[in-house]
Amino acid sequence: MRRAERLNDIIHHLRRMHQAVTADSLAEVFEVSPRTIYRDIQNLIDSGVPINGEAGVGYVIDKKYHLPPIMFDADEIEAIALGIGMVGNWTDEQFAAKAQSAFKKIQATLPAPLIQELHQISTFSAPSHYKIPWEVSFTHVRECIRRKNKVRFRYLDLQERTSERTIWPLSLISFSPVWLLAGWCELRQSFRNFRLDRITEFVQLDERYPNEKDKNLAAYLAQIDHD
Amino acid sequence: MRRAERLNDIIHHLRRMHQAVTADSLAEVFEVSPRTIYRDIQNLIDSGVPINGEAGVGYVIDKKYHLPPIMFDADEIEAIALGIGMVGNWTDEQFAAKAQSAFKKIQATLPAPLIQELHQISTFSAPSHYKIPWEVSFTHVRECIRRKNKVRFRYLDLQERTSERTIWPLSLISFSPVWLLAGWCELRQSFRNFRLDRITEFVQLDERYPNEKDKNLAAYLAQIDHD
DNA sequence: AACACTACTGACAGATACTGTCAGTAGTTT
DNA sequence: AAACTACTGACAGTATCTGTCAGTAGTGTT
Repeated sequence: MRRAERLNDIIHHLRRMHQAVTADSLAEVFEVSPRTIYRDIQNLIDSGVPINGEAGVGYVIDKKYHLPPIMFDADEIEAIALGIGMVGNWTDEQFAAKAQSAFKKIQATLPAPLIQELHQISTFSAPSHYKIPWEVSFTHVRECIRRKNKVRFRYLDLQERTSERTIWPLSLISFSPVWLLAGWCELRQSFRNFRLDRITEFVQLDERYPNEKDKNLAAYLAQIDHD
Repeated sequence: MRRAERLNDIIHHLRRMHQAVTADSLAEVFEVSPRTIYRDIQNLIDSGVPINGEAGVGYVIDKKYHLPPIMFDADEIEAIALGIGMVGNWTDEQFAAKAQSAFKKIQATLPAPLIQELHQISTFSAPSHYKIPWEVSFTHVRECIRRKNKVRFRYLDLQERTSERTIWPLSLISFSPVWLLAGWCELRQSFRNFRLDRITEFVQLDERYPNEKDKNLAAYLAQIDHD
């Protein structure tokens, strides 16, 4: 029991403090070695606790990072649950897990009277037979977008011609039953969409792409809006 | 880390169940032996969590007890947003509005840095051309389910034969690109699914249907699970 | 620029907390 | 009365936790 309790107490301890707290002082308080504190902090961070460590200073926890109870009505809960279910059925395992953990947090914030609404839910999403499987890792593509890495892949277009593309990946768009990867195409010098299920040999390049005003996500979305 | 997480999860698990939960079922969920569950529960009680165990029944937690979960991370927000978008594209205007208002409530709880992340979101749902339009009011059907009103409608089956059905509506299931209305069919005396886009002359009857153990949503879901 | 302080990591070995199994008691529901 | 279920104790194996040590790197102070 020592461990589990200590992790909790560390959070509370940090929250009480207004100034940074060093690992050494935590070690003294909890009567363990600093090494153990470092491990504890790492574990807390891994499970999402917003603790910030700075060498020469100590640890600070961000106090706004707790979800307050949220009042939803029955329909809103149902809408969220349905959305989570759809994400689960239409993305990959890792993203589905993220959706699930988000939903768990929402459930945990529900005030007591709303909990029973969870059992009244009658709108679901089923895995569809029409879902077209893809080969690329959905999560990997998302990471490239987030990190602004250029990517290269082989693409089989609707005329069954293959080509090699280097893209600045901007967005993933669910266009049921397929996913589109939208990006700036270096070859064509314009925005292009690629069906995820027609992409092979996807490679993340080391090079990052710059944020150019007419080649970023905002510009892409503006163009779609225009059409 | 397994322990600390499990203790937390047990609390959440108990909280979202309205009936008592046995140690054996918890053991199955968390993939540990019942003995471990007994120890876990004891520890939780020792640290002040209001869990009540009754022999022959199981565990119940006081729903008023709740520990605030930590804030969403960027991926979780993205997953929720995507889900909300999908609901918007695949249901009707009124339900889409509910999804939006739910999302607004969530947004209102986000601290500043996470609101930044909202603008970084790169995963979207677009309205699909493959969506098959239906004639019935999605929201109306949901209301009938919620209120347990029997409903009557004309159905055009896949062999293009029409029939008049009286149904105890139980659930709406997104089976992209169509929606299925699942219910207990009085005519066939069994569960049946009906494609929303093949239903016409939908009428809500005044009569409510009773909650019979082998004809309710739980029974229907159990049957699906079984197949 | 040097120094003190601090976060952070890896390796390793010893300690200990956790876990499953088994056997048994007692309370609750059907 | 039978079937469940909570709960406890003992024990042995093991997974996890912990401290020590040695080292790197970032931050603030002098």
